[in-house]
Amino acid sequence: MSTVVRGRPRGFDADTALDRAVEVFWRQGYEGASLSDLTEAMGINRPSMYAAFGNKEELFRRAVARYAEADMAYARAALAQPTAYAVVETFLRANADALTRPDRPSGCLSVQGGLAEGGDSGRIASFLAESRLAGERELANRLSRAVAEGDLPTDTDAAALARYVMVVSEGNAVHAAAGAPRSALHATVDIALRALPVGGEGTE
Amino acid sequence: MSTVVRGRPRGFDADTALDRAVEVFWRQGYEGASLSDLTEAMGINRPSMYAAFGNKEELFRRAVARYAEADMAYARAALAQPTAYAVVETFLRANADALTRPDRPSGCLSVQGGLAEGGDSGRIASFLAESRLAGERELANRLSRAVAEGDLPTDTDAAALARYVMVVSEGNAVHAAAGAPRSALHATVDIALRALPVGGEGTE
DNA sequence: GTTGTTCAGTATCGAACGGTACAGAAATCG
DNA sequence: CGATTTCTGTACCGTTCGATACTGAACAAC
Repeated sequence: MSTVVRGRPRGFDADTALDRAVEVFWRQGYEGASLSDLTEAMGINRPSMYAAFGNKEELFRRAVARYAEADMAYARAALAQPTAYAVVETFLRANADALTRPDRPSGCLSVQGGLAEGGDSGRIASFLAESRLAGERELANRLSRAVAEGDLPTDTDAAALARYVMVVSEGNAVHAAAGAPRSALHATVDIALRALPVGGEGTE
Repeated sequence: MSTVVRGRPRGFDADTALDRAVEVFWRQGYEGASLSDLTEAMGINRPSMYAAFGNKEELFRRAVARYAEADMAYARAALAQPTAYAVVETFLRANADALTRPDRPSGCLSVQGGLAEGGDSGRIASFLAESRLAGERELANRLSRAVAEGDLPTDTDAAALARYVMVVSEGNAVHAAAGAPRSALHATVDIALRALPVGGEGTE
Protein backbone atom coordinates (compact mmCIF):
# COMPACT_ATOMS: atom_id res chain seq x y z
CA MET A 1 0.00 0.00 0.00
CA SER A 2 2.16 2.77 1.30
CA THR A 3 5.18 3.55 -0.83
CA VAL A 4 6.82 4.90 2.29
CA VAL A 5 9.95 3.07 3.31
CA ARG A 6 10.19 2.22 6.94
CA GLY A 7 13.72 1.52 7.97
CA ARG A 8 17.12 2.44 6.63
CA PRO A 9 17.00 2.99 2.89
CA ARG A 10 18.99 0.77 0.55
CA GLY A 11 22.39 2.15 -0.25
CA PHE A 12 22.58 0.86 -3.82
CA ASP A 13 20.42 0.63 -6.94
CA ALA A 14 19.21 -2.92 -7.51
CA ASP A 15 18.89 -2.56 -11.28
CA THR A 16 22.39 -1.19 -11.66
CA ALA A 17 23.73 -4.01 -9.50
CA LEU A 18 21.82 -6.52 -11.65
CA ASP A 19 23.40 -5.10 -14.80
CA ARG A 20 26.83 -5.68 -13.32
CA ALA A 21 25.83 -9.24 -12.44
CA VAL A 22 24.77 -9.82 -16.05
CA GLU A 23 28.27 -8.90 -17.19
CA VAL A 24 29.92 -11.30 -14.77
CA PHE A 25 27.61 -14.23 -15.57
CA TRP A 26 27.99 -13.51 -19.27
CA ARG A 27 31.74 -13.55 -19.09
CA GLN A 28 32.26 -16.38 -16.62
CA GLY A 29 29.14 -18.53 -16.70
CA TYR A 30 26.99 -19.56 -13.77
CA GLU A 31 29.40 -21.81 -11.91
CA GLY A 32 32.43 -19.81 -12.95
CA ALA A 33 31.02 -16.69 -11.33
CA SER A 34 31.69 -16.88 -7.61
CA LEU A 35 29.77 -14.83 -5.09
CA SER A 36 32.95 -12.86 -4.46
CA ASP A 37 33.22 -12.03 -8.18
CA LEU A 38 29.58 -11.04 -8.31
CA THR A 39 29.35 -8.93 -5.18
CA GLU A 40 32.61 -7.18 -5.98
CA ALA A 41 31.35 -6.22 -9.45
CA MET A 42 27.96 -5.25 -8.05
CA GLY A 43 29.63 -3.05 -5.46
CA ILE A 44 27.68 -4.56 -2.57
CA ASN A 45 28.26 -7.05 0.21
CA ARG A 46 27.18 -10.63 0.28
CA PRO A 47 24.27 -10.25 2.74
CA SER A 48 22.95 -7.31 0.72
CA MET A 49 22.85 -9.53 -2.36
CA TYR A 50 21.01 -12.24 -0.48
CA ALA A 51 18.54 -9.75 0.94
CA ALA A 52 17.86 -8.26 -2.48
CA PHE A 53 17.85 -11.36 -4.71
CA GLY A 54 17.44 -14.42 -2.49
CA ASN A 55 20.33 -16.57 -3.62
CA LYS A 56 22.76 -17.10 -6.47
CA GLU A 57 20.36 -19.03 -8.68
CA GLU A 58 17.62 -16.42 -8.30
CA LEU A 59 20.13 -13.72 -9.14
CA PHE A 60 21.09 -15.64 -12.27
CA ARG A 61 17.48 -16.03 -13.38
CA ARG A 62 16.90 -12.32 -12.87
CA ALA A 63 20.09 -11.64 -14.81
CA VAL A 64 18.99 -13.80 -17.74
CA ALA A 65 15.59 -12.11 -17.76
CA ARG A 66 17.21 -8.71 -17.86
CA TYR A 67 19.59 -9.87 -20.58
CA ALA A 68 16.70 -11.15 -22.68
CA GLU A 69 14.89 -7.87 -22.27
CA ALA A 70 17.79 -5.49 -22.83
CA ASP A 71 20.46 -7.25 -24.86
CA MET A 72 18.15 -9.26 -27.08
CA ALA A 73 15.71 -6.55 -27.98
CA TYR A 74 17.01 -6.80 -31.53
CA ALA A 75 15.42 -10.25 -31.81
CA ARG A 76 11.94 -8.94 -31.14
CA ALA A 77 12.58 -6.05 -33.49
CA ALA A 78 13.57 -8.46 -36.23
CA LEU A 79 10.26 -10.28 -35.93
CA ALA A 80 8.52 -7.06 -36.96
CA GLN A 81 10.16 -7.03 -40.38
CA PRO A 82 7.67 -7.29 -43.26
CA THR A 83 8.98 -10.42 -45.01
CA ALA A 84 10.29 -13.74 -43.76
CA TYR A 85 13.60 -13.19 -45.52
CA ALA A 86 13.95 -9.78 -43.92
CA VAL A 87 13.06 -11.24 -40.53
CA VAL A 88 15.77 -13.88 -40.78
CA GLU A 89 18.43 -11.64 -42.25
CA THR A 90 17.77 -8.82 -39.82
CA PHE A 91 17.90 -11.25 -36.93
CA LEU A 92 21.11 -12.98 -38.00
CA ARG A 93 22.86 -9.68 -38.81
CA ALA A 94 21.89 -8.06 -35.54
CA ASN A 95 22.79 -11.26 -33.75
CA ALA A 96 26.25 -11.30 -35.31
CA ASP A 97 26.77 -7.72 -34.19
CA ALA A 98 25.47 -8.40 -30.70
CA LEU A 99 27.80 -11.38 -30.33
CA THR A 100 30.82 -9.22 -31.07
CA ARG A 101 30.08 -5.90 -29.42
CA PRO A 102 33.40 -4.49 -28.27
CA ASP A 103 31.92 -3.08 -25.08
CA ARG A 104 30.33 -6.34 -23.99
CA PRO A 105 31.49 -9.93 -23.42
CA SER A 106 31.75 -12.02 -26.57
CA GLY A 107 29.09 -14.59 -27.30
CA CYS A 108 25.64 -15.10 -25.83
CA LEU A 109 24.66 -15.41 -22.19
CA SER A 110 21.99 -17.97 -23.06
CA VAL A 111 24.57 -20.23 -24.66
CA GLN A 112 27.57 -19.86 -22.42
CA GLY A 113 25.80 -19.11 -19.18
CA GLY A 114 26.24 -22.83 -18.59
CA LEU A 115 29.97 -22.49 -19.02
CA ALA A 116 32.49 -22.27 -16.24
CA GLU A 117 35.21 -19.89 -17.27
CA GLY A 118 36.31 -19.06 -13.79
CA GLY A 119 39.87 -19.48 -12.67
CA ASP A 120 41.80 -22.26 -14.30
CA SER A 121 39.24 -23.22 -16.92
CA GLY A 122 40.08 -20.24 -19.11
CA ARG A 123 42.83 -22.44 -20.45
CA ILE A 124 40.34 -25.25 -20.90
CA ALA A 125 38.07 -23.10 -23.05
CA SER A 126 41.01 -21.95 -25.17
CA PHE A 127 42.19 -25.51 -25.57
CA LEU A 128 38.76 -26.65 -26.72
CA ALA A 129 38.41 -23.72 -29.11
CA GLU A 130 41.76 -24.59 -30.64
CA SER A 131 40.68 -28.22 -31.02
CA ARG A 132 37.57 -27.16 -32.93
CA LEU A 133 39.57 -24.75 -35.04
CA ALA A 134 41.91 -27.55 -36.07
CA GLY A 135 38.95 -29.44 -37.54
CA GLU A 136 37.76 -26.31 -39.28
CA ARG A 137 41.16 -25.87 -40.89
CA GLU A 138 41.25 -29.44 -42.12
CA LEU A 139 37.85 -28.96 -43.71
CA ALA A 140 38.95 -25.67 -45.26
CA ASN A 141 41.95 -27.38 -46.80
CA ARG A 142 39.75 -30.08 -48.28
CA LEU A 143 37.33 -27.52 -49.70
CA SER A 144 40.19 -25.45 -51.03
CA ARG A 145 41.35 -28.49 -52.93
CA ALA A 146 37.81 -28.88 -54.27
CA VAL A 147 38.00 -25.35 -55.66
CA ALA A 148 41.32 -26.11 -57.31
CA GLU A 149 39.86 -29.26 -58.83
CA GLY A 150 36.88 -27.38 -60.25
CA ASP A 151 34.53 -29.16 -57.89
CA LEU A 152 33.47 -25.84 -56.38
CA PRO A 153 33.07 -22.50 -58.18
CA THR A 154 36.35 -20.63 -58.52
CA ASP A 155 35.06 -17.68 -56.52
CA THR A 156 34.25 -19.87 -53.52
CA ASP A 157 35.72 -18.78 -50.18
CA ALA A 158 36.74 -22.19 -48.85
CA ALA A 159 37.58 -20.91 -45.38
CA ALA A 160 34.22 -19.17 -45.04
CA LEU A 161 32.39 -22.23 -46.28
CA ALA A 162 34.24 -24.45 -43.81
CA ARG A 163 33.37 -22.05 -41.03
CA TYR A 164 29.72 -22.17 -42.04
CA VAL A 165 29.73 -25.97 -41.89
CA MET A 166 31.33 -25.90 -38.45
CA VAL A 167 28.78 -23.34 -37.28
CA VAL A 168 25.98 -25.68 -38.31
CA SER A 169 27.76 -28.55 -36.60
CA GLU A 170 28.30 -26.63 -33.37
CA GLY A 171 24.80 -25.21 -33.37
CA ASN A 172 23.49 -28.72 -33.73
CA ALA A 173 25.71 -29.76 -30.82
CA VAL A 174 24.09 -27.09 -28.66
CA HIS A 175 20.65 -28.34 -29.68
CA ALA A 176 21.59 -31.98 -29.10
CA ALA A 177 22.92 -31.19 -25.64
CA ALA A 178 19.57 -29.54 -24.92
CA GLY A 179 17.79 -32.75 -25.85
CA ALA A 180 16.82 -32.22 -29.50
CA PRO A 181 16.01 -35.52 -31.26
CA ARG A 182 18.09 -36.89 -34.09
CA SER A 183 15.37 -36.14 -36.65
CA ALA A 184 15.48 -32.46 -35.78
CA LEU A 185 19.22 -32.34 -36.40
CA HIS A 186 18.84 -33.98 -39.78
CA ALA A 187 16.05 -31.59 -40.73
CA THR A 188 18.46 -28.76 -39.99
CA VAL A 189 21.12 -30.43 -42.15
CA ASP A 190 18.56 -30.69 -44.98
CA ILE A 191 18.16 -26.93 -44.93
CA ALA A 192 21.82 -26.16 -44.33
CA LEU A 193 22.88 -28.11 -47.41
CA ARG A 194 20.82 -25.81 -49.62
CA ALA A 195 23.34 -23.05 -48.94
CA LEU A 196 26.16 -24.95 -50.63
CA PRO A 197 27.32 -23.87 -54.08
CA VAL A 198 26.33 -25.99 -57.09
CA GLY A 199 24.24 -28.22 -54.83
CA GLY A 200 23.13 -31.62 -56.07
CA GLU A 201 25.05 -34.82 -56.22
CA GLY A 202 28.03 -33.86 -57.87
CA THR A 203 30.87 -34.68 -60.03
CA GLU A 204 28.53 -34.26 -62.96
CA MET B 1 65.20 -50.00 -22.92
CA SER B 2 63.93 -53.02 -21.12
CA THR B 3 60.21 -53.54 -21.49
CA VAL B 4 60.34 -55.42 -18.22
CA VAL B 5 58.32 -53.88 -15.44
CA ARG B 6 60.14 -53.60 -12.21
CA GLY B 7 57.77 -53.29 -9.29
CA ARG B 8 54.18 -54.20 -8.65
CA PRO B 9 52.16 -54.23 -11.87
CA ARG B 10 49.28 -51.81 -12.35
CA GLY B 11 45.96 -53.20 -11.26
CA PHE B 12 43.88 -51.45 -13.92
CA ASP B 13 44.01 -50.71 -17.63
CA ALA B 14 44.85 -47.08 -18.30
CA ASP B 15 43.06 -46.92 -21.65
CA THR B 16 39.88 -48.38 -20.24
CA ALA B 17 40.01 -45.93 -17.37
CA LEU B 18 40.53 -43.09 -19.86
CA ASP B 19 37.45 -44.15 -21.79
CA ARG B 20 35.40 -43.92 -18.65
CA ALA B 21 36.84 -40.47 -17.99
CA VAL B 22 35.77 -39.37 -21.47
CA GLU B 23 32.20 -40.30 -20.64
CA VAL B 24 32.21 -38.31 -17.42
CA PHE B 25 33.82 -35.20 -18.95
CA TRP B 26 31.47 -35.41 -21.92
CA ARG B 27 28.41 -35.59 -19.71
CA GLN B 28 29.42 -33.13 -17.00
CA GLY B 29 32.06 -30.86 -18.50
CA TYR B 30 35.49 -30.11 -17.09
CA GLU B 31 34.56 -28.24 -13.97
CA GLY B 32 31.40 -30.23 -13.45
CA ALA B 33 33.33 -33.46 -13.26
CA SER B 34 34.83 -33.79 -9.80
CA LEU B 35 37.72 -36.08 -9.04
CA SER B 36 35.34 -38.23 -7.04
CA ASP B 37 33.05 -38.59 -10.06
CA LEU B 38 36.00 -39.40 -12.28
CA THR B 39 37.83 -41.88 -10.08
CA GLU B 40 34.60 -43.65 -9.22
CA ALA B 41 33.73 -44.09 -12.89
CA MET B 42 37.29 -45.09 -13.70
CA GLY B 43 37.25 -47.67 -10.93
CA ILE B 44 40.49 -46.45 -9.38
CA ASN B 45 41.59 -44.37 -6.43
CA ARG B 46 42.63 -40.79 -6.50
CA PRO B 47 46.40 -41.31 -6.08
CA SER B 48 46.32 -43.92 -8.86
CA MET B 49 44.84 -41.36 -11.19
CA TYR B 50 47.49 -38.81 -10.27
CA ALA B 51 50.25 -41.36 -10.77
CA ALA B 52 48.90 -42.39 -14.16
CA PHE B 53 47.82 -39.03 -15.63
CA GLY B 54 49.49 -36.27 -13.64
CA ASN B 55 46.53 -34.12 -12.71
CA LYS B 56 42.95 -33.32 -13.69
CA GLU B 57 43.82 -31.02 -16.58
CA GLU B 58 46.23 -33.55 -18.09
CA LEU B 59 43.57 -36.21 -17.77
CA PHE B 60 41.12 -33.94 -19.58
CA ARG B 61 43.55 -33.26 -22.41
CA ARG B 62 44.19 -36.96 -22.80
CA ALA B 63 40.43 -37.54 -22.77
CA VAL B 64 39.84 -34.96 -25.50
CA ALA B 65 42.61 -36.47 -27.60
CA ARG B 66 41.07 -39.90 -27.24
CA TYR B 67 37.64 -38.48 -28.04
CA ALA B 68 38.96 -36.83 -31.19
CA GLU B 69 40.57 -40.04 -32.27
CA ALA B 70 37.75 -42.44 -31.46
CA ASP B 71 34.46 -40.56 -31.46
CA MET B 72 35.25 -38.16 -34.29
CA ALA B 73 36.71 -40.64 -36.73
CA TYR B 74 33.68 -39.97 -38.92
CA ALA B 75 35.00 -36.46 -39.57
CA ARG B 76 38.23 -37.69 -41.10
CA ALA B 77 36.30 -40.28 -43.06
CA ALA B 78 34.06 -37.56 -44.47
CA LEU B 79 37.07 -35.66 -45.80
CA ALA B 80 37.83 -38.63 -48.02
CA GLN B 81 34.59 -38.29 -49.97
CA PRO B 82 35.12 -37.53 -53.67
CA THR B 83 33.18 -34.26 -53.99
CA ALA B 84 32.91 -31.20 -51.79
CA TYR B 85 29.15 -31.62 -51.52
CA ALA B 86 29.60 -35.25 -50.45
CA VAL B 87 32.25 -34.22 -47.93
CA VAL B 88 29.96 -31.68 -46.31
CA GLU B 89 26.83 -33.80 -46.37
CA THR B 90 28.61 -36.90 -45.09
CA PHE B 91 30.17 -34.88 -42.31
CA LEU B 92 26.98 -33.15 -41.22
CA ARG B 93 24.94 -36.38 -41.36
CA ALA B 94 27.48 -38.38 -39.40
CA ASN B 95 27.82 -35.48 -37.01
CA ALA B 96 24.07 -35.38 -36.40
CA ASP B 97 24.11 -39.10 -35.69
CA ALA B 98 27.13 -38.84 -33.41
CA LEU B 99 25.51 -36.02 -31.44
CA THR B 100 22.49 -38.21 -30.70
CA ARG B 101 23.90 -41.68 -30.18
CA PRO B 102 21.69 -43.37 -27.62
CA ASP B 103 24.60 -45.12 -25.97
CA ARG B 104 26.65 -41.97 -25.47
CA PRO B 105 26.13 -38.55 -23.92
CA SER B 106 24.28 -36.06 -26.10
CA GLY B 107 26.22 -33.31 -27.80
CA CYS B 108 29.91 -32.86 -28.42
CA LEU B 109 32.72 -33.01 -25.89
CA SER B 110 34.58 -30.25 -27.72
CA VAL B 111 31.63 -27.91 -27.34
CA GLN B 112 30.33 -28.71 -23.91
CA GLY B 113 33.55 -29.81 -22.29
CA GLY B 114 33.63 -26.24 -21.02
CA LEU B 115 30.26 -26.69 -19.41
CA ALA B 116 29.65 -27.35 -15.75
CA GLU B 117 26.72 -29.69 -15.43
CA GLY B 118 27.66 -31.01 -12.06
CA GLY B 119 25.32 -30.85 -9.13
CA ASP B 120 22.92 -27.94 -9.08
CA SER B 121 23.70 -26.55 -12.50
CA GLY B 122 21.70 -29.22 -14.27
CA ARG B 123 18.74 -26.99 -13.57
CA ILE B 124 20.69 -24.03 -14.93
CA ALA B 125 21.34 -25.80 -18.23
CA SER B 126 17.68 -26.76 -18.54
CA PHE B 127 16.60 -23.24 -17.76
CA LEU B 128 18.89 -21.81 -20.44
CA ALA B 129 17.77 -24.40 -22.98
CA GLU B 130 14.17 -23.47 -22.31
CA SER B 131 15.00 -19.77 -22.73
CA ARG B 132 16.52 -20.43 -26.13
CA LEU B 133 13.60 -22.63 -27.12
CA ALA B 134 11.19 -19.82 -26.34
CA GLY B 135 12.94 -17.63 -28.90
CA GLU B 136 12.87 -20.44 -31.40
CA ARG B 137 9.12 -20.82 -30.94
CA GLU B 138 8.52 -17.10 -31.45
CA LEU B 139 10.48 -17.22 -34.68
CA ALA B 140 8.58 -20.33 -35.79
CA ASN B 141 5.30 -18.54 -35.19
CA ARG B 142 6.43 -15.59 -37.26
CA LEU B 143 7.59 -17.82 -40.10
CA SER B 144 4.39 -19.82 -39.91
CA ARG B 145 2.48 -16.58 -40.44
CA ALA B 146 4.73 -15.89 -43.43
CA VAL B 147 3.69 -19.21 -44.93
CA ALA B 148 0.04 -18.36 -44.38
CA GLU B 149 0.57 -14.97 -46.02
CA GLY B 150 2.20 -16.53 -49.07
CA ASP B 151 5.52 -14.97 -48.16
CA LEU B 152 7.10 -18.41 -47.93
CA PRO B 153 6.31 -21.48 -50.10
CA THR B 154 3.32 -23.42 -48.84
CA ASP B 155 5.39 -26.55 -48.30
CA THR B 156 7.79 -24.75 -45.96
CA ASP B 157 8.32 -26.34 -42.55
CA ALA B 158 8.33 -23.19 -40.44
CA ALA B 159 9.48 -24.96 -37.28
CA ALA B 160 12.41 -26.60 -39.07
CA LEU B 161 13.39 -23.32 -40.69
CA ALA B 162 13.27 -21.54 -37.34
CA ARG B 163 15.42 -24.25 -35.82
CA TYR B 164 17.92 -23.85 -38.64
CA VAL B 165 18.15 -20.12 -38.01
CA MET B 166 18.70 -20.71 -34.31
CA VAL B 167 21.36 -23.31 -35.07
CA VAL B 168 23.25 -20.73 -37.13
CA SER B 169 22.81 -18.19 -34.36
CA GLU B 170 24.03 -20.54 -31.64
CA GLY B 171 26.91 -21.83 -33.75
CA ASN B 172 27.93 -18.23 -34.29
CA ALA B 173 27.70 -17.68 -30.54
CA VAL B 174 30.15 -20.55 -29.99
CA HIS B 175 32.51 -19.04 -32.54
CA ALA B 176 32.18 -15.56 -31.06
CA ALA B 177 32.93 -16.87 -27.58
CA ALA B 178 36.06 -18.45 -29.04
CA GLY B 179 37.15 -15.08 -30.34
CA ALA B 180 35.97 -15.06 -33.96
CA PRO B 181 35.82 -11.54 -35.42
CA ARG B 182 32.60 -9.88 -36.47
CA SER B 183 33.44 -10.15 -40.15
CA ALA B 184 33.67 -13.94 -39.85
CA LEU B 185 30.21 -14.11 -38.35
CA HIS B 186 28.73 -12.01 -41.14
CA ALA B 187 30.46 -14.15 -43.76
CA THR B 188 28.72 -17.14 -42.20
CA VAL B 189 25.41 -15.30 -42.32
CA ASP B 190 26.00 -14.57 -46.01
CA ILE B 191 26.21 -18.28 -46.70
CA ALA B 192 23.44 -19.27 -44.31
CA LEU B 193 20.96 -16.96 -46.02
CA ARG B 194 21.37 -18.86 -49.27
CA ALA B 195 19.52 -21.78 -47.70
CA LEU B 196 16.31 -19.79 -47.31
CA PRO B 197 13.40 -20.48 -49.68
CA VAL B 198 12.66 -17.95 -52.43
CA GLY B 199 15.75 -15.98 -51.42
CA GLY B 200 16.18 -12.38 -52.56
CA GLU B 201 14.54 -9.29 -51.22
CA GLY B 202 11.11 -10.29 -51.07
CA THR B 203 7.64 -9.03 -51.19
CA GLU B 204 7.99 -8.82 -54.93
C1' DG C 1 65.03 -65.12 1.08
C1' DT C 2 66.34 -60.67 0.84
C1' DT C 3 66.32 -56.26 -1.33
C1' DG C 4 64.49 -52.70 -4.29
C1' DT C 5 60.80 -50.69 -6.71
C1' DT C 6 56.17 -49.68 -7.81
C1' DC C 7 51.20 -49.65 -6.89
C1' DA C 8 46.83 -49.36 -3.74
C1' DG C 9 44.23 -47.27 -0.05
C1' DT C 10 43.28 -44.29 3.89
C1' DA C 11 43.32 -40.15 5.77
C1' DT C 12 44.09 -35.53 5.32
C1' DC C 13 45.74 -31.00 3.61
C1' DG C 14 44.77 -25.82 2.54
C1' DA C 15 41.77 -23.20 -0.27
C1' DA C 16 37.53 -21.85 -2.12
C1' DC C 17 32.74 -22.45 -2.39
C1' DG C 18 27.61 -20.83 -1.23
C1' DG C 19 25.27 -19.20 2.54
C1' DT C 20 24.33 -16.94 7.25
C1' DA C 21 24.45 -15.14 12.38
C1' DC C 22 25.19 -11.25 14.59
C1' DA C 23 26.32 -6.57 15.91
C1' DG C 24 26.31 -1.80 14.58
C1' DA C 25 24.55 2.09 11.61
C1' DA C 26 20.88 4.85 9.39
C1' DA C 27 16.48 5.93 8.46
C1' DT C 28 11.10 6.77 9.88
C1' DC C 29 7.44 6.74 13.41
C1' DG C 30 5.34 8.00 17.72
C1' DC D 1 13.57 12.27 22.34
C1' DG D 2 13.17 6.95 22.47
C1' DA D 3 11.38 2.89 19.71
C1' DT D 4 11.22 0.34 15.65
C1' DT D 5 12.55 -1.17 11.28
C1' DT D 6 15.69 -2.04 7.68
C1' DC D 7 20.21 -2.08 5.69
C1' DT D 8 25.53 -2.69 6.02
C1' DG D 9 29.71 -5.13 7.24
C1' DT D 10 32.56 -8.51 9.54
C1' DA D 11 33.38 -12.83 10.64
C1' DC D 12 32.21 -17.32 10.29
C1' DC D 13 29.56 -21.82 9.22
C1' DG D 14 29.72 -26.63 6.97
C1' DT D 15 30.85 -28.62 2.60
C1' DT D 16 33.40 -29.70 -1.32
C1' DC D 17 37.17 -29.01 -4.22
C1' DG D 18 41.93 -30.62 -6.25
C1' DA D 19 45.93 -32.54 -4.64
C1' DT D 20 49.26 -35.35 -1.38
C1' DA D 21 51.81 -37.82 2.71
C1' DC D 22 52.18 -41.98 4.29
C1' DT D 23 51.54 -46.90 5.43
C1' DG D 24 51.34 -51.64 3.45
C1' DA D 25 50.99 -54.82 -0.01
C1' DA D 26 52.59 -57.01 -4.38
C1' DC D 27 55.81 -58.01 -7.70
C1' DA D 28 60.86 -58.57 -10.08
C1' DA D 29 65.82 -58.95 -9.58
C1' DC D 30 69.59 -60.98 -7.27
